[in-house]
Amino acid sequence: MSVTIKDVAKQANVSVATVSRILNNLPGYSEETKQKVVKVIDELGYQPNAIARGLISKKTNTMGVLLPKVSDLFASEILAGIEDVAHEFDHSVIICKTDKDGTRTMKYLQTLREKQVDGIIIVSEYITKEYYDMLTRMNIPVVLVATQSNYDIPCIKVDDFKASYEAVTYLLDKGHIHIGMISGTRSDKMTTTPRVHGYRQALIDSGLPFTENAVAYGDFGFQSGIECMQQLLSHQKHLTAVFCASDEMAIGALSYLYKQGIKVPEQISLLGYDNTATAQKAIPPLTTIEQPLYKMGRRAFEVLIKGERKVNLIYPHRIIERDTVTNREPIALLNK
Amino acid sequence: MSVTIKDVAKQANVSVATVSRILNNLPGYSEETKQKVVKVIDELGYQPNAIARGLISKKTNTMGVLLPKVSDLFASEILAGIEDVAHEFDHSVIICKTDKDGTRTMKYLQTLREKQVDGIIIVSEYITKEYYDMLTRMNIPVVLVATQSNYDIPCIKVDDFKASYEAVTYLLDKGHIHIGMISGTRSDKMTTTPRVHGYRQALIDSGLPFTENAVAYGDFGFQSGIECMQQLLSHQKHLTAVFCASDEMAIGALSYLYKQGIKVPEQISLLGYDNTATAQKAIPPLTTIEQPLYKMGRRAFEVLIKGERKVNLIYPHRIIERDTVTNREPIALLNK
DNA sequence: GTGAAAGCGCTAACAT
DNA sequence: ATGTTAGCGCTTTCAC
Repeated sequence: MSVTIKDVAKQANVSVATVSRILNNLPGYSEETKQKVVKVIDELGYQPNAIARGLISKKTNTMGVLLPKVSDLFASEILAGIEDVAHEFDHSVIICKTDKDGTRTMKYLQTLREKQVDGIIIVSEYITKEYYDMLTRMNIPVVLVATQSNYDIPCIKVDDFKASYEAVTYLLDKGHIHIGMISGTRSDKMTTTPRVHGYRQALIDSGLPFTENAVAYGDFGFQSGIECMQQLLSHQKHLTAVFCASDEMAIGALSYLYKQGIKVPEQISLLGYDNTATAQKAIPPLTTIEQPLYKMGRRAFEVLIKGERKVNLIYPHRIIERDTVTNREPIALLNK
Repeated sequence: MSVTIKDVAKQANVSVATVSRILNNLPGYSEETKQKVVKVIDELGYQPNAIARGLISKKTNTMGVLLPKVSDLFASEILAGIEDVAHEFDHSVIICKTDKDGTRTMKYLQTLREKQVDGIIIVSEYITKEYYDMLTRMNIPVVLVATQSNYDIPCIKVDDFKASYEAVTYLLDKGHIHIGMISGTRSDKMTTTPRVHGYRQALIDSGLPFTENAVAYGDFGFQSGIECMQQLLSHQKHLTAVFCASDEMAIGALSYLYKQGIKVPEQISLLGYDNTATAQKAIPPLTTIEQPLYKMGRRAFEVLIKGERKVNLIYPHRIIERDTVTNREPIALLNK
């Protein structure tokens, strides 16, 4: 049997109320009794039971985090941010890996509710009506990171349209005119759509045509990067640059190109998205659009703990220039 | 105010005991009342309070996981395994990122105790006397993954000495005789020492000399891989192969070599350790020693939930052949 | 300055 | 088959 507040009280010859006061730094005891009690606590190795506390206070000091994968630099970078602030605020974080499985998500939401978490952070996941209904019924603060929703839920993200527009413009400025795109999941209206639109708009604003065939739809993962690159190459012979909607896909594309003996960036320039740790470790190091993932994770936790209910935070992206994008010589234009 | 078991009882005209029985699938009620109660539960959207339950049952259905980093393929692969079984067993997992900060670790242990977790999994962390004392005082089941301890704590790992011995033997079999090693943290007796010993023994058993200068000590990370490779090259001009104690360091070495214009594997063969996701994505794909990280994570959780207190599980490693190791032509031997 | 006692939401005897 | 009641370990009035 574990030692409880009662044991401490008995041993110190005071009431549990007094011990509780001392534990919580409330007024109402002499310095003398405090010394006595603290001594007993130490001797007995007493530690308060957070469960009992939580039952009364209706606060558990724990937040739940829903994410698609944990073994993925994208989500885990956000998670790192969340965890750090949580620690600063003396909170714990429960992780729920949804594996893009809707059933699992609902189950997790329920568990989180039962465990009375103080808030929920949802990372890069689409909010269905089912989720939203559940969320409102639960009446627990929620915040979205790296995604957003048509429903009224606070979110923290980058301006995908703008980032994508600038990414393509960057390629355009380098002289590229045949630019392909490896995009995310086709059905993902929250993330994929704005990025494809940004790509298209940048092309159009430069007087260049938008071709359906120049965009391949993957799933943000490495393998799909390989497949999309292959697909793109089979349709689009003139491609000199490809904008990828995730670093993982860019790395996949890089691998495919390497295997085909196509030089990056000499023959094809590659531009990633996210700036996860993998980007700088690639060979050659990947030029990419940075999303401040760690900071976004931190901020998400803060939204929850500060009780902000109506925020829609746009975080700044920026281009990290490394070695996978090069100038397209003017000569190429003429050759065409 | 949230709806409680009392509300359900009142609404359904039964006692809380009956509701509780139905909730927990205990015998003692008619099918009729069950229907009635279930209906009310549904109408009211009632969900049991796990905190209250935990207070009585002394079980929280949550496990704590201590790991050095979350944004690291090594730990997160183990975490993925843990999380999956946890979900299967209807448990939650609280993550505690220690950041190689001893203070933080002690704090986390305390929090986990207060939150009454049912068990603790410690991933690749050295157990100090301070931790061990805390752990015994807490009286919570613990299991170690990818590390071990002189203290009596269950653990799950690979045989580092043997894996390392075989890794080097593999290189030897390929004809290499000047083999360097990029090792982990020098002070890490649990992981680094056996690997270095395995390396040395393999050399000695082949009648080759062991040179202190042929092993560089990093910290398992990418950057240290770069530095160690550079260091090795400055001392050891004849090196034709390097065994790295982690994939991350191998990737770092690969990057450095690439930047120096040294071809892998034509000029230098590289062998990694872990087989994290990064290995197959490298250019060229990295040959490495696999540790079944995901499975080890799964098993760790099972040890806890099955209450196994005295296990010392050695998981099988194996060589994953990819493209960074090549034969050293016999001619090289002659040249020497 | 300190203690007694009522509950937080639930489970588990013990009654009936 | 169902209800009553005593806690689980703690916080928090309300007395004194």
